[in-house]
Amino acid sequence: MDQPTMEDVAARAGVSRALVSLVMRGSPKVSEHRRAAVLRAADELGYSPHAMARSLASRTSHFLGVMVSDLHNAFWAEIVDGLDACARDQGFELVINTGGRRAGRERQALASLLSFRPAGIALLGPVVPATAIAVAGAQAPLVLVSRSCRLSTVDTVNDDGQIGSGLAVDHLVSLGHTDIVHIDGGGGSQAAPRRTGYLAAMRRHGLNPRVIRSEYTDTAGAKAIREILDDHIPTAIVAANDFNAIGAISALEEAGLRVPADVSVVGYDNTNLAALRHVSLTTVDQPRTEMGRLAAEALLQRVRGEREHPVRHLLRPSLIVRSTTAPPR
Amino acid sequence: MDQPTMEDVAARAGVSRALVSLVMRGSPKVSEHRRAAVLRAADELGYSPHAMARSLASRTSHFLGVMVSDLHNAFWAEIVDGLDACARDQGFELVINTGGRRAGRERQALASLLSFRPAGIALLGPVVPATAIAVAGAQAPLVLVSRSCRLSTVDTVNDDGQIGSGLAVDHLVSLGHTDIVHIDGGGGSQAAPRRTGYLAAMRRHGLNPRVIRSEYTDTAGAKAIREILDDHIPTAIVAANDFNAIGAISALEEAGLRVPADVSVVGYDNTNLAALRHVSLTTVDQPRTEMGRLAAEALLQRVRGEREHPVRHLLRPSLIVRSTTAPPR
DNA sequence: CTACTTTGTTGGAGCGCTCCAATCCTGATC
DNA sequence: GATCAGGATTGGAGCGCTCCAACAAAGTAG
Repeated sequence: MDQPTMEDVAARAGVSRALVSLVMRGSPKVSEHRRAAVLRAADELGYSPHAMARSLASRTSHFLGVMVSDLHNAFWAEIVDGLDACARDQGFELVINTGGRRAGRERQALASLLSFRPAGIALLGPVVPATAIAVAGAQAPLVLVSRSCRLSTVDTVNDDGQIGSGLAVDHLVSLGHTDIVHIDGGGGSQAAPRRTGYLAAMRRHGLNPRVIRSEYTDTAGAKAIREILDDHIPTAIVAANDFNAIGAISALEEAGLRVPADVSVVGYDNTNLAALRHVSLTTVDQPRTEMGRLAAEALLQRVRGEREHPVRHLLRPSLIVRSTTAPPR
Repeated sequence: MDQPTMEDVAARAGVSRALVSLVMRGSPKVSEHRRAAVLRAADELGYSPHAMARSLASRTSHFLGVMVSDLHNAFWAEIVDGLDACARDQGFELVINTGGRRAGRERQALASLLSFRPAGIALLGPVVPATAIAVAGAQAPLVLVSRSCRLSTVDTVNDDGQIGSGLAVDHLVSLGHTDIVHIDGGGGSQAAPRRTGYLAAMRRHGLNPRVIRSEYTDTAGAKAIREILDDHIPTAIVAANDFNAIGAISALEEAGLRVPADVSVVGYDNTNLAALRHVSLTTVDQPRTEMGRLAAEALLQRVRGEREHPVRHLLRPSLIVRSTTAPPR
């Protein structure tokens, strides 16, 4: 299992170790003749460069650390796609980690990521306290996705949840709805702006808002519906996210109500779930790939020393109309 | 951004660099007095050990490389959970990577993982050719999850797809079904054993098998149903996986058929999708966490040099009965 | 023919750590 | 008071690489 080193390649190619290093880094100042010899020797030996030794010696690394709060939620996968595309374009790799949405574990994951001395770090929807973020931000360029933060060393990328909820309400109003309830995400990340966006839009339209406290899960969505069922049934619902919306839909159907004939439902996030034909949920889409790309770009700008001041991206979400919304009866 | 090193900690604590190293590695032969001094100094400086330098010097690493074929599929998340739990128990971290289900990218991802010289490598549902696996397997202990391979240097962890499909058929037969069709996963990984399992079970029950060629997506599932719709409608369907099953269900409903009243449907994989109350799909569950755990264990056994011969885990899946199966009319 | 570039190549120092052999204590024993 | 054992501590070498100053070789110009 012992891998060949540069020394081995150099010996085989009959050159110095330094020359092999130049070839491996694609330096232009190596004669074609030698380059070919080195490459051949490397190939014959099955040599692959030792990333650790390289970054130790160069005191730089060519990878970005990414902590994904929850691997179970495919929402992050597209953010990672964007990060990956942008990083790859600029010669960087991604090293991923997960914290399982628990502060303690996230702390460890973050420390572990830092111990590799990545060029930069992206935290996707972290739940660790701000102090931990500040500490990490002092060690490497750091970008936060789906979480805000006012530290001057930290960049952020978020969608504008206020606008998103506003789009949902506007859509429902334009269909003729006036009795629109919001099932919210409680203390979940980004739940607050989505709630304020709903409230603002309702006010703007001169309508009476009503918020049901809930969570980002399908069971919570179902529970919220069951709570209001024997009270008063609205004609439309703006859910906290897609999971919540699906839970709400099934509770409505169990109560004998049809979606969208009796009640319209709008989700949030446009997860792959929402796109399933069986679900076909009208929902608010965040430009996730773009968000990932911007996050990587922010990191790399700092890595290159091009920017000192923090950047705060607030992206405009869009509404994806599918089959769970219709005019009220 | 320049991090303090062991030298800095040593200077501050008034000891040698070697002693700091001992403390950091938790050596028992350090006096309590010095240990406390070192720890305090490290804390005051915000010192965190440099994983790269450590593994370069020790010629060992304390992390496992994991390549996830597809981050969009939450199926892998639970495998990662199992890997993580087992690795963590034994003092190892996980470093994750993704290949986006494309052979070329997976190759790069694999090379990148190897360049970090992890203690071992786990490939989750890889699509790279066997030769690439063989090459990687020569460089580090390697385990394959959801993919078989007969290389003697490589361990594998799979669920027994034959048994899984058998469970699905048995369940349907016990409900009274005799007209059971299999929509298969085409060339997808593990599609073959699921198909043979279906065929064997049908034969065992003296029933006429019928297989519709399809894929692991919901659109493919819907398409498969539309193909057989104007021909002959079975009373039950064993789908290739959950996505396929959901596509099938929506196509059936669009055609005015009710699930499970008119047609029963069984999925495969028990993804979080299947558990959604709105879907509530009867499906075959793979013990994913356990699979991840076994994969990590296999790797660590090789790391510790406890085993030379390959191990082939074939786990027994189980049936999760939900609301998409019922007796035929 | 010498001086000066330019291009290609090399040895050596050093990145932050581990590991080993050597050294230094301290206290117990004779 | 000298000897010794044992644990605690240390300097140095070295992991595989990069980077730099130095150098050799081959032009180019004066």
